[in-house]
Amino acid sequence: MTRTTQQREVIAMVIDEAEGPLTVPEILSRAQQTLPRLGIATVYRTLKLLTEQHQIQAVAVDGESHYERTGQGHHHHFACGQCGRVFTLHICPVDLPTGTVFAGGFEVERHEVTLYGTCPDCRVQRN
Amino acid sequence: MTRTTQQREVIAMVIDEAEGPLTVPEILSRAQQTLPRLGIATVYRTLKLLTEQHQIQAVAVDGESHYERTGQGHHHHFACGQCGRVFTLHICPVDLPTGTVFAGGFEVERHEVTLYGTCPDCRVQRN
DNA sequence: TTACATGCAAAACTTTTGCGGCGGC
DNA sequence: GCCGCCGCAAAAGTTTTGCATGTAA
Repeated sequence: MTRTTQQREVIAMVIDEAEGPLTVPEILSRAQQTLPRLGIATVYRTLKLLTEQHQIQAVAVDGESHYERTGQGHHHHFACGQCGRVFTLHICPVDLPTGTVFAGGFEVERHEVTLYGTCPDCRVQRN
Repeated sequence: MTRTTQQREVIAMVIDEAEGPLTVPEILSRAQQTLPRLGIATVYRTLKLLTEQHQIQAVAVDGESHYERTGQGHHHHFACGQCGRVFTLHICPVDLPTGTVFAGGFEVERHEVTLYGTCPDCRVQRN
């Protein structure tokens, strides 16, 4: 059976408390602030486990996998070109119910929208 | 100066003739049907060159980089969950002009939409 | 106490770089 | 003929796996 360990609790907490989906290096360094000896292999193993349990899911932003917790409802992402951070946005600019069939016979199950631009923090600094 | 070589012509042609953006292994194997001794290092070097020249661009689908030619106008992508292929769709379900500012101060420069579902070929086979 | 999980290190895989030789111009 | 480009192989970077030890239950 799977056990509750400090490492798994800390990694899950880091993802839970993030402002958006995190990359593997981000998860590692944030978790190491609590558990300095945490190894990257444990991070990969835990991400795989949590993904299989549907506690988290991977999303691709700018070609890199980021991890976020599931059950946040329908949402999308905003990637800041200045600081590189990715934020979760609870808005949806698309109206595409599951089952929509496009011209040519493409049947849509789900959609992902990623917005690219400048985040509030970086906009302030620019002015 | 940069030269016109068989390798570069074949790689550019493969990307040009594709039904959608291709991964590195896809580009390599399609190009090798014309140039069997083509090496993967040449593919990476050519992709980098063509990207710098803005002849092609990278897009992330399902966490992997795919390459497509530029100048196709505003478009999005459809990834088939059955066969794994990615198609280019010349439709846009989003209305987000550059400069739109979202609640919280997120300033949008561009957006990417990826639809996931079943492509026409795979739908036919399912029935 | 007994497995499962961890940390470390090695392996597997992906992408980049160095180098001698080929080929576009 | 010159010099940029190629293929190959080695290096660098990323993700996975093996193994001895630690630790949750």
